[in-house]
Amino acid sequence: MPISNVRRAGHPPLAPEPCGGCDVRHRGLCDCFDDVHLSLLASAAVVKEIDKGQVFVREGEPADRFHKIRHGTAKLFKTLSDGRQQIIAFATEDDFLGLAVSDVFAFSAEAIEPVSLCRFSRRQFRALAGSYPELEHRLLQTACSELVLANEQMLLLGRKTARERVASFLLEWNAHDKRSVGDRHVRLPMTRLDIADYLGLTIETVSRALNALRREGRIDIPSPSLVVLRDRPWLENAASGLHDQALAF
Amino acid sequence: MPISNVRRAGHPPLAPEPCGGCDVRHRGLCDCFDDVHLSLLASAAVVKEIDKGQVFVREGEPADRFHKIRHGTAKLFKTLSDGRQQIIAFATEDDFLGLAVSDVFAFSAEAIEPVSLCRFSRRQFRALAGSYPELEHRLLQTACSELVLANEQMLLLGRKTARERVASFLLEWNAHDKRSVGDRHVRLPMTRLDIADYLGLTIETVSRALNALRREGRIDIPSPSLVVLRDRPWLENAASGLHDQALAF
DNA sequence: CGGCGCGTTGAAATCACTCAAGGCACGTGG
DNA sequence: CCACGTGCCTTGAGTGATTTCAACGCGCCG
Repeated sequence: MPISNVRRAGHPPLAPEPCGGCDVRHRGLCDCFDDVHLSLLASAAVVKEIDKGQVFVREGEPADRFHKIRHGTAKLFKTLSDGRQQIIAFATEDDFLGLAVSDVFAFSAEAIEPVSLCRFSRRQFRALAGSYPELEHRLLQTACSELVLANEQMLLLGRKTARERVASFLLEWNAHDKRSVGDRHVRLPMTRLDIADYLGLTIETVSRALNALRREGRIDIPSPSLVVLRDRPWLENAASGLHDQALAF
Repeated sequence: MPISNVRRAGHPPLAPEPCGGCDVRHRGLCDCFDDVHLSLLASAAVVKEIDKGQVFVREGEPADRFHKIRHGTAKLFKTLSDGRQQIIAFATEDDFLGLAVSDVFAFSAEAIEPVSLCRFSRRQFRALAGSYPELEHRLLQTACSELVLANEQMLLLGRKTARERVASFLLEWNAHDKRSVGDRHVRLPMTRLDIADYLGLTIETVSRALNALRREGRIDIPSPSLVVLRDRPWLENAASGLHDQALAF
């Protein structure tokens, strides 16, 4: 029986495990804390439920807090003054937000499906980091993998064709999304517009590329929000630019 | 009189200051070490002189070392199998290389002008980090600012026009290059092809955009490798997408 | 002097974009 | 139950920003 049920059943221990009811207590960044240190953080942490469409971080705002996503999916994005939007990343279960931060947030964040997240005070987080080196070590690891992903995305945005971008996206999201890892299904909780804003394309181009891949038998699209990878090796080649791109839509 | 001169004059102290002859001993990441800790690193550090055009880091190679640039400029890039290239960043004086690393390098690095750099063993670096938390703190700060820059570059690559990209590049490089900060000059040690590979454009488009800005009086180009910012406010607006982009080349 | 690397410029081609229309699923209200 | 509106996706046709292809200029160097 999960701890959360124990607590909800009305038997709060005298010294409850901090975050005891949290499904992701031992996943992502939180796993690096022992109970004693986590309780220091937990006292300043708040669980928030974010509705779909709600913006919970705004680019340029003072960065006084960090977030860890418990459930759901959010998009992190930057905008130009005329409304052009670039999605930096999709954040999902277990992901930690708040590294691309100086004094202000470098991006905005919006829930694209209902999100449950844990909000930490940045001040207390920093204080804890001072006395608990393992935390900074984990943060550094996290930042480095984000950097590797960002570099890969720069290659995509600067040099790949529309079809290559879409193939790359399907594979990347399949590997990243906790609910589809290891299987041929790709859940797409984001709209075509979100995908376009992530890949530096337009909505029409994304749609055309997806349906071209479908017509060629590389993927199935049982519903707009679900893609099945039928020919992963081919897609992997396409994503790295190996295929003849002369095929028309 | 700088310490380096003292040592070169033939008076080595019995316990020499580690890295005593290094111009950038107190700049960038190295500044966070005291002499005692630095000497631990210095014993494993090697100064290397890299010729222009030489590739000193290869994407996919085991990442067993870090580098700090003492002088000169390098490009960090990724390539697709057919030769398409995306430059991730230009690294210059004081910059630290090696964060976008898991077990292997995420990018290649090539000197675009002669580079003098300091190479550390990654193993010893990690060991030192364990006993010296300040180091990881600084690394984390560095990684976070790289992440902010990477996000800005994704916006550029995904959503800006050619002219906006070139204006952004001139301002960014002017702010980054140690030899031109605070004045209107922008040294361009990289070729037009390098600029194109950084901005996700072709060499011709970069050339056309630069000369269009020149004809409109926003910049001067006294030589291909030197640009003077004549109208910085206008360029800043252009870089953030505020101007009418309908002007033809 | 001739070759080479690099940058510039012109003309034509193209990939992705824009504009426009239509389909489908879903929810709401008559 | 059906009509209708709305949001999202798809598809077609035409446009356009950037690329491609090609030529030329210039400085450098053997």
